[in-house]
Amino acid sequence: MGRPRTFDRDAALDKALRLFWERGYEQTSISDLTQELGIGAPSLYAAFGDKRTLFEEAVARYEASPRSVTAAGLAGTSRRDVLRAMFERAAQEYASNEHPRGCLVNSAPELAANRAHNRMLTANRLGQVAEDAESRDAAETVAAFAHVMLVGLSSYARDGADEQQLRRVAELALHAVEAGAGAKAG
Amino acid sequence: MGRPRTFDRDAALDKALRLFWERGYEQTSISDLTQELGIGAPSLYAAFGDKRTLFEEAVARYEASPRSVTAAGLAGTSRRDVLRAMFERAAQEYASNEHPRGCLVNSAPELAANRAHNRMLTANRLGQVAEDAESRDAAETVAAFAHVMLVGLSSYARDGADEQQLRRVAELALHAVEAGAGAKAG
DNA sequence: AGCGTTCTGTACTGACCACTACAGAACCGC
DNA sequence: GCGGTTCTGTAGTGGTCAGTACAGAACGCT
Repeated sequence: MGRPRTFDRDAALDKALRLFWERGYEQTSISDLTQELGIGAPSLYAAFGDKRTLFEEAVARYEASPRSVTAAGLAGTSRRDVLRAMFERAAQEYASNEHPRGCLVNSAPELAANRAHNRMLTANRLGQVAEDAESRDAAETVAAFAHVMLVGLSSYARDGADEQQLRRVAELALHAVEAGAGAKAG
Repeated sequence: MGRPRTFDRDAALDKALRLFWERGYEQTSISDLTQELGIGAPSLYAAFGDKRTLFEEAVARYEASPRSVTAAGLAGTSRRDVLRAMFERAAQEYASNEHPRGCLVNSAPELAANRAHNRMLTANRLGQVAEDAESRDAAETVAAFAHVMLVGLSSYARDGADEQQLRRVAELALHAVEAGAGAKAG
C-alpha cells in the first residue's frame, strides 16, 4: 500500500549499471544518476540506499548476466576449451556496441575482490579439467594469465579496439597455454 | 630576481607524480597535492599551471624514466628479445615497493593516447627485427598482445600480486609469441 | 470519505572541488 | 635604502558532491 513508485526499479538499476560501467564509480555522480534515470534523488535513495549500495547491486546484476566471460570459461571441458571460451566471449562482449565497452569488473579499481573471485573460479575449473599433475599445478598460473589477458583486453576495447583486433590478440594468447602451460610455468 | 621559491620544483613534481600514480588523476585533489608537497595552492599554480598541466608534466616525467617498460623492449634485437625484456622489466617494476604499484600509463583511463603511442613504438621495433614477411605482418598484433599483457600485469600488481606471480604469468605469455606469432595470427 | 502508508519534488545541508584576489614577504639591481 | 619583481599565506570565489528534511501527492483499506 501507499503511493506506488512511478518508475521501474529494474530498468532504473540497469541504467545505473550502464552509467557505472561507462564512467566508473567515482566519476558517476548522484546527479548523473537521477538525470539519466529520470527520477529525483529521494526516490533513488529510497529505492536503492546510498551510492555505494546501488553500485554493489549494479555489480551483482552485472556479474549475474548470462554474458559473463568467466562463466563461459567454466563451461569448458579442457584447458584449451576453458581459455578459448573465455577469450572468444571477451572479444565479442568487450567490443560490443550494445553496452559500454570493456568489462565493468576488470576496469574498476575498487573491484579487486571480484577479480580475485573470478580468478579462483577459473583456477578451480582448470584444476578439475587437468589431465595430469603438471596441469593441475599450473592451474593457478594459467588462470592468472587468463584474467590478466581479460583486464588487458577490456582496456584495449575501451581504448577503441574493435572485435577483430581483440580476436587477433586473444588467438595469440591461446597459443601460450598450448605451448607452455603443460611445461613448468615457474 | 624576485622572491625565490621555497621548495624544490623537481622534488615537488616527483611527489605529484607519485600521488597521481597511486590514486589516478580524478582521485587526486589539489588539496591532496598541496598537503603532500607541503606548499600552498598559489605556489603550486604558479609553478605548474593548472591541475591538468601538472598531470601532463608528471606523465611526461614518468615516461622519460629509465625504468620505462616500453623502452626496455625497444632495446631488444629479436622478437623474443623485445617481449622478454618488456615482461621482465614489467614484473620487476610493477610490483616494486620503491613506488606505487603498477603502471601509471596503463592504469589511467585518460592516457589512451600514450598507450597507443607505446604500442606503435613496439610494433615498429618488432617490424625492424622481423626475420621474415610473416613476422613483419604480425608485428602489430604481437605489439598489441604485449601491451594488453602490460595493462593486465599492471592491474594484477595493483591488486596485490608480487613479483613472482607477475613473472609466472609473463613467462607463460612469452610462450605465446614463440609458438604462435610466426604462424598466421588472424 | 477519511486514515495510514509510501512515494515524489523542492529546496536545502555541510563538505569538498579547482582555482584565485590580495596583501605582505623576500629577493635583485641600484 | 629603495623600487621592481616574484613568491607565499590567508582567505576567499562559485560550483558540485553525497545525502536529507519536509510538505504534499497518490495509493489501499476501512
